[in-house]
Amino acid sequence: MLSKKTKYALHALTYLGKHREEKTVLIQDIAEEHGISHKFLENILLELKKAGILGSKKGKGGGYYLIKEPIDIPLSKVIRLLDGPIALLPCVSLNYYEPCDECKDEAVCGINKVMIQVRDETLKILENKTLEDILKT
Amino acid sequence: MLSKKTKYALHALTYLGKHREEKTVLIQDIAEEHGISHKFLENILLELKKAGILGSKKGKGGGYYLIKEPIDIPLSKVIRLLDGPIALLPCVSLNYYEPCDECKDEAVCGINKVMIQVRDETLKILENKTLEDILKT
DNA sequence: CATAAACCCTATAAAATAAATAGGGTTTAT
DNA sequence: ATAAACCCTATTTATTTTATAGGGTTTATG
Repeated sequence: MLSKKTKYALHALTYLGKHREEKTVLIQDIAEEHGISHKFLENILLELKKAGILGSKKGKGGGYYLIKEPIDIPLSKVIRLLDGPIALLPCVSLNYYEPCDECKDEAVCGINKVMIQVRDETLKILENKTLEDILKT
Repeated sequence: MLSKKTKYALHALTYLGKHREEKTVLIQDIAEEHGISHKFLENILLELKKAGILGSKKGKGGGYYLIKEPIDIPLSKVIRLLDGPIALLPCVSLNYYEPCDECKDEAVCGINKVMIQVRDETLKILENKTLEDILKT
C-alpha cells in the first residue's frame, strides 16, 4: 500500500496539474482542499522540488508549480521518491539495493529470481502510468 | 516491500517444497535453516495452515507439509495472507476495501481510476507466479 | 526600506505497525 | 507414562510512519 506521503504527493500533483494556468499555487490551498497538515505537506512538496518535479517561487505571491509536463511524471518516480523501493525484496531493488538477512546465498535463492521478474513487470506498469493518466480521467 | 512475515513464509514454503518426499518437516528445521525465531515462524505456519496451504500432523514425529501442488500456490495468495492488500490504495482493494481519508469523492478522484488499472495488471503477475516458479529456478 | 507573506530546513515527538517473545495447552507415537 | 511436536492467545519490544515545532530565508509591495 502507498504511504500517506505518497498519497498526499499524488493529490498535490493532481491539484497542481489542474491549476497549471495559474503561475503558482499555495501550499495552504492544497492542504485545505485535501485536509492535509500544512507542515507535513510542506515537507513533501520540498522533496518533489528537490527531485525536479516541482518548481517554487519564494516570497510574497510565491508558491509551487509543475516544472514538467504531466506525461513526463511517471508514478514510479513519485512512489520511489516518497515510499522507496518498488521491488518486493531489497536484494532485487534497482535503486535501493540491500542484501536480504534471511537469504544465505543470493545465487542459490529461487525467491529473488522470481522477484526480479515481478519487479520488471511491475516497473513496466508504473513507468507507463503518469500524472497525465490521473488528470485525464 | 514484503514484510518479514511474508518473506519467512516464502522461505518456509520453499523449504517444504524441496522436502516433499518426506512426510513432515519440523518448524525447528526451517527456523534453523533461515535463522528465524522458532515461535515467530510457528505463527506464520499456522496462518498458512488456516489458509489451506499447509497441513500438519500433531504429536511426536509430527510436523508440517504442503497440502497443495506448488503450481497451485500463487504469490498473490501468500502476500495477501501475511501482508494484506495488493492494491496500492485501500479504496481499490478487492479483498480489503476501505474508503480513503484524503479522497472527497471516489467517483471524481482520478487517482483511484489509475490505481485500479495498476492493481489489475499487478494481480495478473502475482497470480501467475507460483511456488513452482521459485522451486524450479 | 519595513513588513508581511511565502517557501526552506532540521530536529523532535507521537502514533501506528511490524516483529518478536512468552507461556502455557493439546495431541500422539513410542 | 512421557516426551516431542503442533496449537493458541496475549503481551512486549522495535521500527517505521506521521505529525509537530520552531525558526530561517527570500521577495513583492506600499
